[in-house]
Amino acid sequence: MNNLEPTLFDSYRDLYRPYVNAVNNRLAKHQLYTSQWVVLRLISIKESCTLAELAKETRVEKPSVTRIIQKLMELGYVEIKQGEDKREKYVQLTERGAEVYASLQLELSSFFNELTVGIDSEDLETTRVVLNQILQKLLS
Amino acid sequence: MNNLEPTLFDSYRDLYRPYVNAVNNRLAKHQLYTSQWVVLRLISIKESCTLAELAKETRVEKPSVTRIIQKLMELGYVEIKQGEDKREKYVQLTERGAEVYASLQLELSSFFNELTVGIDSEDLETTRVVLNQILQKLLS
DNA sequence: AATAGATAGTTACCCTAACTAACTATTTTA
DNA sequence: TAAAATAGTTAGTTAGGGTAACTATCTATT
Repeated sequence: MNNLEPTLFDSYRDLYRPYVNAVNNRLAKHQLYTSQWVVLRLISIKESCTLAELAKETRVEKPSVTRIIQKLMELGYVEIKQGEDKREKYVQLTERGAEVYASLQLELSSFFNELTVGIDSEDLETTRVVLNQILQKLLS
Repeated sequence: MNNLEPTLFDSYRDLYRPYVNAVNNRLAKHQLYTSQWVVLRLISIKESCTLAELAKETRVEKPSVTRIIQKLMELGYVEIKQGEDKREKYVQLTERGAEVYASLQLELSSFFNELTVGIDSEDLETTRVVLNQILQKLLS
């Protein structure tokens, strides 16, 4: 057999599907998927922002953002306000959206804690930093 | 604004698309995608194995493996031998497949080195271990 | 002030990467 | 030997994302 030991990047990729599926299971009670969750989270953090900003920050193309926002509006979790610049649409959470966000935020935090229980917190921080460094390199 | 700092899991997910796209770009010259690459790599490591083994080790359902193997056969990178148990099919690399694998393996290694240049190698190892620990927790 | 170019968002259509359900062909087991 | 299990396939579905081409509006240049 060749060169067996999995590298950092093998481990990285191995984790992806199980991780996303586990998160999706938890989001399902509010009819959400991770892609929508990421956007909902960003809207909550920024309080109000345009679709173009969402596209830029999530690094997802505008048509994908449009679709996600349409879904979040259908679910009643976000609402849209016309910008002063009439091309722009500002998105913000509805009351219901804020509730759902808060509830899922709690649940996911506790899930993430479970997943990392017993792991040295310095090591977790190192991991976070390393993943960010790789992302920065990739984007540069 | 709320609770801004991205967590380990935010960083983990942020990296995924840019990473997969970058890898896919490099695989494209041999008409491959990461999902197929993962399977090609496993076949190379195991030298010969059944579709069921591939499904189990990649944690992908059998129909997905069937499709990937069909594609790899079309490309002439793998071939199939009937098992003694007539239900089984053993997959192995063709000569061409072995060449392509070796060439891409080199190129990807060097790409991964670029992505991690300047990062402490202990920190890289810590990251690898932490990602594995999280995966194990997720699967348990 | 008019027009050419840039920007915000949408629509239509495409692709990868997976999934489940239901099937056939074999092999194992009770 | 009949029932259950296993290997693989086919058909159909979904999430998640992309590109091309469009409309509407705004900005900048002549």
